[in-house]
Amino acid sequence: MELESEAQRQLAVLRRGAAEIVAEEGLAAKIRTSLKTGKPLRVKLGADPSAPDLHLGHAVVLDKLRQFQQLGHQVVFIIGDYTARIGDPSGRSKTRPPLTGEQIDANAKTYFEQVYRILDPQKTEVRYNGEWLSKLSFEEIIRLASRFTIQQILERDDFAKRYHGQVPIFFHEFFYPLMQAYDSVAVRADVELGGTDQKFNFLLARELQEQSGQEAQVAFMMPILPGLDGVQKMSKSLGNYIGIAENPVDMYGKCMSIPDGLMEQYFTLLTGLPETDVAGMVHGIASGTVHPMVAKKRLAYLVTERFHGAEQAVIAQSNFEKIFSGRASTASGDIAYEDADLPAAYIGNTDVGVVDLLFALGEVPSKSEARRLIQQGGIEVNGERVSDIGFRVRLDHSPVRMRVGKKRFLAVKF
RNA sequence: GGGUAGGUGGCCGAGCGGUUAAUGGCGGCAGACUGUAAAUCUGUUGGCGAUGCCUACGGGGGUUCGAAUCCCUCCCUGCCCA
Repeated sequence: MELESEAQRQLAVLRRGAAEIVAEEGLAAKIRTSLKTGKPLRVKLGADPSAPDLHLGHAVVLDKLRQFQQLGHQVVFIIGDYTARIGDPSGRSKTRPPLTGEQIDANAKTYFEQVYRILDPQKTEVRYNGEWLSKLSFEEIIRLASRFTIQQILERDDFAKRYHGQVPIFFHEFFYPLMQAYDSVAVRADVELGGTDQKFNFLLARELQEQSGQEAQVAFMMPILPGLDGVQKMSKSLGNYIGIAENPVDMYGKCMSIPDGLMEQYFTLLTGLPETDVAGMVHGIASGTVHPMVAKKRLAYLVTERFHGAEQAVIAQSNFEKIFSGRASTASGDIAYEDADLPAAYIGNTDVGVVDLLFALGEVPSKSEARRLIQQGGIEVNGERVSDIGFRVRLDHSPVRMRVGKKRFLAVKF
């Protein structure tokens, strides 16, 4: 019947790229019910409001949410203002001070500016989990905790590792999964979406929901996108990320710097390229008929195009080619520079020390770092490599073009 | 409550009274090579008004010409016992 074929269609769309779905049968059943009743599924995503910069790792999950929306379902976006006080256990375990209302609002604003580049605001319900978590009494919290055993909680990979590695696990960390599970109950989630690292939390929510008389949510896990280093997951704190709000030139460049081994994953998770094409490309690289760089350029182009449009992507690509394939230096004016203003303190001077300038521009964290960079040949001014830490940049012609390290190009204007 | 082992730079981990801003590894950064990949090699990796000065080895105090290293005290963690 046609309801069944629609259900199968939805499942097929959703399965693409997914790492694991628990339980897939449950998802199928929920979709059928939804189709029958006309009630959209409630698809939950939890977000930490303390780090408002979204990157491609987030995009992987958001894309999947977007697909749910396109299939007519409802996204429930939870801002973890309350859980943020604990922080998802990751070994570092300090309770964080609660964010103020203004901080949360400010973060949420920048957050959603980015989220809505991917999600449809019309089909997104936004909730703060402080709404219900802050109202729980001590007694209710104890009841909640009494539903699970320490052994169950210790099953969580991260806890198990730390326990056996004799690394401290603080008691309050146990509450994080509990709180997250409670969120699912509070919003009556049908599906919860996230990375595979969320599996434990998702499964706990399933139990709690059933104990609370609800149908268990489907735990929908997407693969964790590795960062630029190719080893650790993409994250802001590790500095190995590509921000979705990043400018096209950097976005393109960063894509070019990923290890070759990551290309397949990036293609499947970040571009809409059909899986057969991706497979063909991988095969081509392995057999030597496709140069990895060519494939990577295509990846960089597609990612950049997706967030900035074709025009910008073309510019970013040709800029890249000029700089790196064409070995451009700061002598040339037709490549993309990042605009910077001459720091006010030097306006009107005839010259300024490179070290001071680099520091004042915020390009280096300290002047010592600037000196090191110069001594190692990492600084170029107007096409000339600077070798003397006492070098003075003449301010006779705006802009002064500088290269800091291999990748940063600046046009300092005055 | 008792016993015991610990807390060192982004991480791991040496040092256990004096060239120790602190061996080494990882990570980071820069250069060479190159495809802004990988591998490899080299250099570098607290700060500053810089042949010197300041800050640093959980916090505070003390001994000493001199302490990360000794003493006191406080805080924190692992493990064993209760």
